[in-house]
Amino acid sequence: MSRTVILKDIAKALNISVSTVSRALRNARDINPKTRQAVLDLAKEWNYEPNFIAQSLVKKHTRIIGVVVPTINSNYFSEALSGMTDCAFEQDYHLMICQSNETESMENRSIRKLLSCNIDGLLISVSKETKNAAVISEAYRKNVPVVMFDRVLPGFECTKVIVDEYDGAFKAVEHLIRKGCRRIAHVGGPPELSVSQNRKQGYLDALKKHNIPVRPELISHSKSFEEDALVAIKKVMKHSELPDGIFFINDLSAIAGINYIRKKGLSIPEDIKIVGFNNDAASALVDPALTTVMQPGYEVGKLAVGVLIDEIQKKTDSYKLFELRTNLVVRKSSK
Amino acid sequence: MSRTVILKDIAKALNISVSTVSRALRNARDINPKTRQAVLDLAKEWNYEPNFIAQSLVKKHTRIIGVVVPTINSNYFSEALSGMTDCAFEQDYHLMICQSNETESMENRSIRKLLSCNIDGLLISVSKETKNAAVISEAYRKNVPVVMFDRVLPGFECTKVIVDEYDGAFKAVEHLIRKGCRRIAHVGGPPELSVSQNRKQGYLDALKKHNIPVRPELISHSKSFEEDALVAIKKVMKHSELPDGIFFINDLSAIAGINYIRKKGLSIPEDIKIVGFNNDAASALVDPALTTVMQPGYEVGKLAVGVLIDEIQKKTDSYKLFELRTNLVVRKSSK
DNA sequence: CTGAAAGCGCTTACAG
DNA sequence: CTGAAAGCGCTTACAG
Repeated sequence: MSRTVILKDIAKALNISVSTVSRALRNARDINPKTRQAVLDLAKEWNYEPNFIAQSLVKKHTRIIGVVVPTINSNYFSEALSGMTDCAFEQDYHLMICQSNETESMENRSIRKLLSCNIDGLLISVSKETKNAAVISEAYRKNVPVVMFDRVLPGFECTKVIVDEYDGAFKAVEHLIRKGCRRIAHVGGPPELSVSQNRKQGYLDALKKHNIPVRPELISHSKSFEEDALVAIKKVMKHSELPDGIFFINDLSAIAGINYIRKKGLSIPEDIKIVGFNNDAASALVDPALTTVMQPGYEVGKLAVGVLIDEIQKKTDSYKLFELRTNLVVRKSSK
Repeated sequence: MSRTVILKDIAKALNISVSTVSRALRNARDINPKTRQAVLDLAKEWNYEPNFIAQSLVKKHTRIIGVVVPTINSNYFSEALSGMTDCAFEQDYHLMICQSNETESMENRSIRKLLSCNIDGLLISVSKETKNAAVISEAYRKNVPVVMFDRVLPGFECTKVIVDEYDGAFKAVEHLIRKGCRRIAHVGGPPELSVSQNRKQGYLDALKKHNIPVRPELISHSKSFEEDALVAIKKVMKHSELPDGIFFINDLSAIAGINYIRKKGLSIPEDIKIVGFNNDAASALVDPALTTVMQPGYEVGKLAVGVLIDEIQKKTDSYKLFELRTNLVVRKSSK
């Protein structure tokens, strides 16, 4: 067979009806075992694959999950996407991925386009701009379940999958305290992002728990992560009494920090201990290797797809909040 | 109308036939302007959206492009995917993305699954294991155009979009030569990959052009990139006469190399100059900042989708080879 | 300019 | 256990 094999081809070859072939392919009972075997054999030999479009039309679902992320090309999101892809594949679902490039208008256009493709469910991590869920609710009106992950909208009622970054930051700072640090600085991210807020709060609460006073001069924020990380680093390093530990918003900033600190003639971890966040590939390779908080991006993606599929298949009806734990990866920079 | 509106609803309401409604919605001529207007008005009022699945079944195309990459979660591929997504979105196509996780069997399963979704075209970057294109050819047999990008199969005839890595490597090594290096080592990747071969050839030819003898003891290959990069690095560093420059297969290996070299008490770039490949985010942040070859991943993705769509729409019939240029980013590690 | 009919490839009651 | 028939929502020759 050079042309795509269809049910009719198998039926004709075996001299039976299309309905019987269809049943043989998926229905164990109500079919003569011999007929069934013959169909299965030929289907295999001819590499038969059911036409998914035709099936979708009849069954009124597509097994397609729409995904909207702020950006594909980031360590975290590409990891989450990777988990989603693997999980969807296993369960015979397909992903249609769009990126909002951090704008609300692209996000909305993406959702609408996905909806017109008859997706069975929507997975979304909102853009920096997104304040309300007007367009997202269109999904609900069409009976398409929605699951939010990572960047969620507090006001919107749906199942959410997030990482407990607060706890990750808390553990990171507590680790520095256990290592003897008492003047711990924090180089944060853009203050308006919930990511930055959560991690900073973890930092603050860890200090509090151990009765270490918060020193505002040891806290600084970068305006857009890496790009101006160095400015933020210098700010916490300019005081006569230097910090003995620094908790960074992410690994890339921490790596920039390591270099700056060494250039000043200080050594890590002896003079200053460092912890980052993300567990980027580079963190294990820099010198000294960077202690960091590992976010389970892959698991977030996997779980998000999993719970979405449950909702699609109506295995669950109430909205839930899933909060995944981070893992502290201790390396030389804090030993 | 609370239920999804279909053609029949509009036809019934207007007391005309479904065929007429269908024509009115998309065919300007061959239809009474008044009828047309009435249909358009009601369609708008009722928020009619054509059922994409039904359309696909009839028209025998889906506007879906299948993509198979070795892995989503890599700097290069996620960048390419990002370019693909943006380009597809603009042209009203959708992407279905699968990852082979570097195994041929997953790659094949992915292709088959994608094919059974009636994709209009296939975009693929093959896994490390893939030696022949048996399953990929199934796409051709189903009249689904195939475009390969980045990791291509030399024997398979189709349009290919690649980065001129040979040239990138050549420029990188020539840069080292211009900086005065004469004993230039190469730490390569898995030797069976075309990526590794191309970059190595660029290295060899640059030496040749400048009449520098090739020293086999200065060339080593890692079996799987980062994981055993250190082994490969040690191999070229174990000779009494050390190299004065090293060209690495990628940035992560180069960063590992930098650390190893410094630990041995040598300084970069004074004793040994280093060049990597990829322009990963970390390359600008390590110390010394890493000279590296920037690959236009985003452009590769964009172009690949663009030429695939051209083939789908039969705007082109012959197979072409697109080769994008790299850019050498000179930083401190080679100054 | 319009409608009846056939068909895209599949599934699923319904008879037999 | 099997087949004929209807139908999913749409498009497109074909008549008229």
